[in-house]
Amino acid sequence: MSWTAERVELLTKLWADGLSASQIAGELGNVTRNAVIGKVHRLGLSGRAKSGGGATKTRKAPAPTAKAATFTKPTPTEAVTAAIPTPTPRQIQPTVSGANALKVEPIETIETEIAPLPAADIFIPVSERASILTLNERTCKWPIGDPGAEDFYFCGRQSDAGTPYCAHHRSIAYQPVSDRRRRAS
DNA sequence: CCCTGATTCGC
DNA sequence: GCGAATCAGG
Repeated sequence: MSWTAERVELLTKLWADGLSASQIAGELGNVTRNAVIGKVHRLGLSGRAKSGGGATKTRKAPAPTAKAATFTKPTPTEAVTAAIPTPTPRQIQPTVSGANALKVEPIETIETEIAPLPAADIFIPVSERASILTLNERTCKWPIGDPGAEDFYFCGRQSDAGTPYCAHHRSIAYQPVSDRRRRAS
């Protein structure tokens, strides 16, 4: 598979949309995330401003090889990207360890909470909703919207291996029934 | 373990 | 130019 104009275009769009390299790779098909990242770099549009799911933070040490600091020239694309206010809708990361992390729902309100929650969930870009079905089985499968409706989709954020939901939806799904008393004996 | 992007370098 | 291997981090 080669990088046709359409594929490059889609790559650029999804990358600007905030999708991860592996998600884009899954959407394109027949490519690995490494291929996507490599192409992204070659196109000169690396380095996004987001800090979500677990990625860009600090650059690693330069070349450990004999090749010393051959710093790259600033591409015109970078300048343009930096100038853009970046109106990306990619604010979906509630930052689980952040503000709304430890909001334990009152146990008494479980029955009334269950119904409205899935509908009133966070926004996820359309491009990501489609790709989620392509991804592997370590993504959050919390349903959002009305099953059967055309705009129905799944959460899609990362879930720890084994668990079907991300941290946010896991806390909702598994409400402890601590109210109940053990009747072991 | 899973994931993320960044970089290098043989092809 | 391409992307697997590797790195560095969450």
